[in-house]
Amino acid sequence: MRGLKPVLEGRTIQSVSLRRDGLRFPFPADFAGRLSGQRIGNLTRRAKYILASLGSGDCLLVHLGMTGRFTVLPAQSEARNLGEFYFETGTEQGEGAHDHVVLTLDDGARVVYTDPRRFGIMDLFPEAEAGTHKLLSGIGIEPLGNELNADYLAEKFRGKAAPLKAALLDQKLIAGLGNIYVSEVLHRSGLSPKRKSGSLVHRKTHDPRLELLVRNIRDVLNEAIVAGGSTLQDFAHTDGAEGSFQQRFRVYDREGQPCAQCGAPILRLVQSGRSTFYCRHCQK
DNA sequence: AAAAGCCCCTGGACGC
DNA sequence: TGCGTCCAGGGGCTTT
Repeated sequence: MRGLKPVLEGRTIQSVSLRRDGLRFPFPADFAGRLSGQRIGNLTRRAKYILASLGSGDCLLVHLGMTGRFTVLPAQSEARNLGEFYFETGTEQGEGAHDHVVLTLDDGARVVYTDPRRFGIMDLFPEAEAGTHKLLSGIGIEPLGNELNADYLAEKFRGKAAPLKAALLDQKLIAGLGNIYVSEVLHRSGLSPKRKSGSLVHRKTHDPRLELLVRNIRDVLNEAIVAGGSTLQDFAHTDGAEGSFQQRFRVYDREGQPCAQCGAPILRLVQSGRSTFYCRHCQK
């Protein structure tokens, strides 16, 4: 997103090459035609969606899914810096088996969308309908904004039977908290992923650990952003650089390793179909 | 209405 | 080296 913004904003899409009919869902009707020739305005983000407003009044929506990534190939004059890549792979970027969409901009740069598992999403809709878009309406608050506070969580958790892990992962409550970060947040907060979320809310007041939870959500996300995200296998920035937050994981993907706080082995369990990592001793 | 399961898809790691 | 199994960061959709 940060790498994409300066590349795309203010540019005009010269041409669009689609290598298949869609990703997770089929591309919208006349997708290439409605993108071509459009000037790109503001690039914004909502939850895990990238949104680009176009001169036509349409809005381009992109979700990277699990393995989606954008790579920017600068205009020809700078392209020689990437020569080493061509040599190593023997495949020109944009021509790979999983390069599904290539945008060519008016300055000659090419923006390649690559996504092996094709869990990503691209859609195009009138910007005025953003509020009612099926994928955008119902999305919860941003975790780094002022709306997230203990009172908000208390209101959402009250009477809720779902375990904390599921509640924090629920994008309808908080938008943009992923599986890795939920495990990390809960460990830092000393809260068991299995605990019923409603158990932190009492009749008139709420458990002070909700304040801690809020602080840790912010901390973990901010630290991950500073570290450039978590690169496990194929996450990367538009220039191919990898994130490094994975080096700071305290529990995620550390099953059997000693908890940094107490030395007990980190445990793994599956909740709503996804792995959770935690310390039975430190998290209650 | 909320919660759990299924599924989309490819590739990497691991055991034999 | 090859083959089968399991697992993966997301989340919509269907079922209970």
